Amino acid sequence: MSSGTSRAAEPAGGAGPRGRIDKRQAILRAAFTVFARRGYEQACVREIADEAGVAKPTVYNHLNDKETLFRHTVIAAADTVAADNLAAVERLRDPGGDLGAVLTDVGLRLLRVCCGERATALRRLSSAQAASMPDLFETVIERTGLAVRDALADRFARLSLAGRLRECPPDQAAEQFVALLTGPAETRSRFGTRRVPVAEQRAVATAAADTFLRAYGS
Amino acid sequence: MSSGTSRAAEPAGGAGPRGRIDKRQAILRAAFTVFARRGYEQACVREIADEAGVAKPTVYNHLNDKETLFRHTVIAAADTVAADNLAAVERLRDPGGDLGAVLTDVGLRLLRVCCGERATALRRLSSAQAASMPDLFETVIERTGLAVRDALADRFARLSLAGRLRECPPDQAAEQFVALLTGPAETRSRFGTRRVPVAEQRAVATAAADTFLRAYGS
Amino acid sequence: MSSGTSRAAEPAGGAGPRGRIDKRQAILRAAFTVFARRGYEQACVREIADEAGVAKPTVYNHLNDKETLFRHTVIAAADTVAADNLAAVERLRDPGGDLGAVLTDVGLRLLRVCCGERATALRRLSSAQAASMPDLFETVIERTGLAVRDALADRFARLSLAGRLRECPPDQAAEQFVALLTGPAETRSRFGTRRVPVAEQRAVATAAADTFLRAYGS
Amino acid sequence: MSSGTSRAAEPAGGAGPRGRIDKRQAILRAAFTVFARRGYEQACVREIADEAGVAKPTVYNHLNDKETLFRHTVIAAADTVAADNLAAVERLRDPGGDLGAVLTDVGLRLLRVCCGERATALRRLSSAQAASMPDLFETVIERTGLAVRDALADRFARLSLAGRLRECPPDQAAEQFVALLTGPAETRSRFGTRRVPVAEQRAVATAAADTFLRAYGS
DNA sequence: TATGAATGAGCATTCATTCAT
DNA sequence: AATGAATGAATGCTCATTCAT
Repeated sequence: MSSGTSRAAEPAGGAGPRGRIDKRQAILRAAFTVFARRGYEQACVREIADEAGVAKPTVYNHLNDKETLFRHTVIAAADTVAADNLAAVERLRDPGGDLGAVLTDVGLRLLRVCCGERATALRRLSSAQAASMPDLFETVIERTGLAVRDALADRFARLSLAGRLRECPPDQAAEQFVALLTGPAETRSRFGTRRVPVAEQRAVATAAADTFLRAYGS
Repeated sequence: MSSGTSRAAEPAGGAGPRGRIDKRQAILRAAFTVFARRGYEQACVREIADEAGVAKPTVYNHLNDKETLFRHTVIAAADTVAADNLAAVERLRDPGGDLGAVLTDVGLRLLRVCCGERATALRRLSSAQAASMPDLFETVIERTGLAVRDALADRFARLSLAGRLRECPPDQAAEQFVALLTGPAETRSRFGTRRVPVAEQRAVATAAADTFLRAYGS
Repeated sequence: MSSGTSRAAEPAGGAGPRGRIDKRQAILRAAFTVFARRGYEQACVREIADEAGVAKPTVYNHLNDKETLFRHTVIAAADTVAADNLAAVERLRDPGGDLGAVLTDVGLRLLRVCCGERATALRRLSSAQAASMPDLFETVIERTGLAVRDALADRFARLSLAGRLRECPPDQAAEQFVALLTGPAETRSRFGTRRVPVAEQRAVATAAADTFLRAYGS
Repeated sequence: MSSGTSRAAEPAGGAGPRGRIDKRQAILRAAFTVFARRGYEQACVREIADEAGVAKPTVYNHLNDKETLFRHTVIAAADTVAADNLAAVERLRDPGGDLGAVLTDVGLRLLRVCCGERATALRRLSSAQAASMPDLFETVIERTGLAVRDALADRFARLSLAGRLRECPPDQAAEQFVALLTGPAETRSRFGTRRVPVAEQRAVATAAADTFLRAYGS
């Protein structure tokens, strides 16, 4: 990002392994950009190298294969998405008085993540390669989808115990809450093809929280 | 393969329009098989021609391009899926006494379609090419997802008027009913990667109908 | 060689599979030329295609691999060399009165073959790849070296029975006769690097026949 | 590997010229190993560096080029082989009573060298590059083949003078003696591909000496 | 001196597509 | 209408070699 200054400022000083790490990061960033733009098969290593500002063999020096490059890129994106999602769910740990408002808020945050470029590209890329790299796809689903669902289930179980939700199987409640958010969101974003206006995101989140509370409220 | 008469009448000479049509169908069937197996970019025309039992140029005679071939294949699959989905929704036109049972039944039928090979392959293929053929992707979504939602909304509007559902925006109700079905189904089927046992499909449909009725029942 | 005329003369007539066969032959001829010029690893398929006057993929259409191309080329050369060698040995079947003269003549013919471009290139190419394609190398040796030795042994056995040679193990005699020819020839031709003048070839053959008869004559 | 003292004296500090020489030797040894294993083109500098336990640029520091590296390696091997061969021939300087026995012994020693790993690898490597490095190939032949022949010729001339061999052109005698040894040996070792059992080596040497004495004995 | 990192050039191979039959 | 054969373009990957440290 600010490569010019920092590199010019320390041309020889500490830049030993730093240049290497910088380049690796640049490659991974560029790879995500290009993969998201073209898809796995259509993306060519040369375009990634160009985007990263390095020579093609440098890509191969850092990441042995096109496939390896893809896997690292996807896993990194999945971890970021997962962290964002879990952070959103955390807000349910201390819900305060207005449960509907908190659910709406959490839903909106989850939507922002799921409708974001990273998450949509991640979904498209990994599912497109589900046949050729099934383990990678599985990993992505686990670290993003299932992790959120489980975290939500934990919160819902506590809320159930606290009498804020009716007695219910928390896994199912979580699964359905997520579905009420992502289902409409995917439809409206055309699976990430269109940008969903914030107002619509809010409407989806509100409707999801409303329906959820009608069905699961105490 | 075809009605014996027509082929017996013209064994080799002009081959008639029937042989041509047969071949075209064979090519399209083979194309779907191969595309589903390998994905768009990775599928090669030669493999499709082999699967169809014809020579490569014959494919080009019938469908000008690899892209054209893909589009026809995808549209055909989308139409089939859409018809299946709409047939399922039709059962709501005359719901009878037990609304929950009918909703569960409809849900189960929709799930069967959405978890089927055709629909999952269709989703994966079209979304993977969303970047390069956005219009195709849009068409698929419209003819499958949106069409079902609209048909459902029609039914829900009538049920609302009939007092079987509470007053509600029918589009939202339909959107959420679909979401309660497909969301969990996608998670469990790993986006079409795993086969979902019938018992699980039934559980998802039951839970969806239950939650839906709790939220929208009159 | 005379491609222009022959092809121009029959542009569409019988040239059905003929064009294909012509092209395959052209490719194999070109391959031998280029492999002989550059060696296996250094020869690139594009150069071969250029030399053959076809496009690179055409080479791959006819011979799947660079390795396959090499194998076919080498085997073809080996068969030609073998045939030439055996034809030379045949002259010993009816030796006539002057055995020394016939032996010298046979030796000279064998030398001409072994010092020829084809045989030297064959030896260099196959032995250079002995590590990566041991079976090919073995085949070449069998079809060229061993076959000649065995054919010679047959002749020597008969000559022994006829009292023209002393009693001796014919395999050893044949092995040594060949050695007396090829050993000096290889040294003088610098293993095919230099052209050996005919006079020198004659000297080698004469000396070989002389020494052989001194040792094995009756 | 080296005289322990010098290394103990300068363990890591200045490394002295001795460490440098050691490294150069290690590189040359590794180069021969790898070249023998893979051939010139297929051997990559990185594999050589790994085998030598040094970094790639170190190889370039010591020997400028891949070609230079190859040349040094080959020349070194040629010198070793030549020395071994000449040592074998030396035994003819004072033949003693049984000339056949000495000739057999010398032949066996020569065979051991020629069938050894070093000599076979040397022949294969240098002849494979005869086209791209003709001078190197020439040098190898001179230092190995021709040198032996000349040394042998010297001995045979003396033996001729001493009446132990008939009057004869000593160059031709030497050439043929070598041929009677290496020709069969190359056939049986499949040009260095197979290991020739000692018994066979002995048989070849005996037969060579026998034939030679029949032809050239006084 | 020795090395981690980077690069320009090159190659085998595949594929969609088009001719000529 | 159907096909065997041919091709131009593109891609993943490797390697010898050079900087900068």
